[in-house]
Amino acid sequence: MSQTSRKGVIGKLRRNAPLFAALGDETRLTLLMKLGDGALLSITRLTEGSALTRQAITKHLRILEEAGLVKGVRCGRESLFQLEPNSLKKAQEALDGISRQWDEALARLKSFVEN
Amino acid sequence: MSQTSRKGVIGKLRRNAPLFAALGDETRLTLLMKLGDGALLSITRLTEGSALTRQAITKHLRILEEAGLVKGVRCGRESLFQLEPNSLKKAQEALDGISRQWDEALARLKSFVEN
DNA sequence: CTAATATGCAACCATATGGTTGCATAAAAA
DNA sequence: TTTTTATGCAACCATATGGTTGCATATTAG
Repeated sequence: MSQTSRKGVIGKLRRNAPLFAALGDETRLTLLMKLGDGALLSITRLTEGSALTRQAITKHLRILEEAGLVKGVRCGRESLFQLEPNSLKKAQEALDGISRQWDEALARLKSFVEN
Repeated sequence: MSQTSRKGVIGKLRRNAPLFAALGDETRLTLLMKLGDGALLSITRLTEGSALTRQAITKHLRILEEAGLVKGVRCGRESLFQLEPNSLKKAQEALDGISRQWDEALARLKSFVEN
């Protein structure tokens, strides 16, 4: 077995499917962009400039929240959203895992050809 | 402006939406798993062990191919698929970009609070 | 108190997505 | 040359997804 335990790595990747799914939409990536500088923004603020309805944006925010990418807190009459700093790291680690496994496989293949 | 150019980073992230979408499905992640050791596998081989139909698997393979995660070549009567090594790196870079931007923002916020 | 603002909730709609079955065809095996 | 085997293609189906509108409700502002 390679350095990086295969089943562990892949299991991790599999469990992150919903997270990747949440990232797989331009509107949601745009929302992450708006929150990217650490801002704490209300739904109406996040809707501004978008061609979509407030409710559409709200739905996307819920999805991002489910995926753990964002956190919303009710504050008076408005609910404010901000980035959840550790969520992306998880996705990164998952990708990093399979990427490394991949590289190892290619390295083994190369050394096999050379010998 | 921070070290990492914001618009560049985010634009990059946005353009990778289809890639993330392709990763956002357990079946497809399982296929990547099966190909993870660098193997070159036919559609029927990739279908083995799955509860799904060959055609369903084929569709997923097309999606992975569209996203650039996998490459298929026709070989005789069978078409063989293998991982496309550089595609994941792109996704990683995109995630890495926004993650860094994020960390920088938090760092600025922290230093602002401390002063 | 009354008006304006910011949301939440629910119904509804069109299209995308994930999956199936059936049939046609190309290549390898007998 | 028959017969498998491995695919491709197309139609079809159910459900998920992304989006809308309308209305109710809770806060904040005048």
